[in-house]
Amino acid sequence: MQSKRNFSAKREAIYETLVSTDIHPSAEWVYEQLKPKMPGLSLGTVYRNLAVFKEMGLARSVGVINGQERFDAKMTQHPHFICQKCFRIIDIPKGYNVLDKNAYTMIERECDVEIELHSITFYGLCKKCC
Amino acid sequence: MQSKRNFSAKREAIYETLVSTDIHPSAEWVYEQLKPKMPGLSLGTVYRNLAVFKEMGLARSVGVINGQERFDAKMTQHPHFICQKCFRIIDIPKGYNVLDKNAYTMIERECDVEIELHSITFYGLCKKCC
DNA sequence: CTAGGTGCAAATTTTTTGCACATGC
DNA sequence: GCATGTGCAAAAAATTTGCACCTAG
Repeated sequence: MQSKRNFSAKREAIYETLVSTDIHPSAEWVYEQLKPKMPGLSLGTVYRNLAVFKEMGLARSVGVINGQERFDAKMTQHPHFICQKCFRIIDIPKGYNVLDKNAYTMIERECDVEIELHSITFYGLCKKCC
Repeated sequence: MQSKRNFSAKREAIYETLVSTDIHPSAEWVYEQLKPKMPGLSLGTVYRNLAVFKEMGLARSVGVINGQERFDAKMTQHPHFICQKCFRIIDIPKGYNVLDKNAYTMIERECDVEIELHSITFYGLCKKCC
């Protein structure tokens, strides 16, 4: 069976699960969400598809938290906030993803690199943990 | 035997190795550096001590690259640049670790969090990989 | 003697992979 | 039939841990 993106049913389900949550899940979380609805799903498939999404530019890694890689399929450049107590990852509006407008050029000159993008992460306590 | 910080000889050696490099090494790299000079050193000890340093605020994690956690003992807040090809991690002068001066307050209000610090990472190609 | 640090190897945890089979075209 | 996707389990890779010992004070 085919679905919207020419994805297999499982790939589509994995993508849908990923894109429609804001918790920045791990592979295992995605697997646990889908397993009940899709009993014939294996964790390996989730890992393989997450790798495919990264490759295709449909998802990116937000970092590794407690040893597990966490993913985000909201591809707008935006900062994240990570609670140092509960390790929740919260999206920060993309308007805050802003640096001094000359920063790229100056750093490129000073450090002899070519910058393509940057990411900003905030750390602290979320409202539940304050 | 005691050394400067009341560290054991091995802890001291691990710390010195970490603090005097700018490559943001993995546990294994530290181990490989020291093993020849200190044949009776085990990788577990390196891991344990890196955890101790983080706990003590003498080191922090710079992220996980290719599955390995990378450390930094230069505790000044500064951005990093990660080359997307060779995965080198380069320090960016701390002067660039700057956001709009109201950003913390505004985000705290808007997102209902309490921010303690932030980190900025740039991605692109280093001069060797351009 | 005690507390902390360590070697060693086993255990744990996360992620990747080989292979056979399935599915859509 | 072919290319791609998948289950399953084994493998790989990174990190942690239990336990016995050792060393400094």
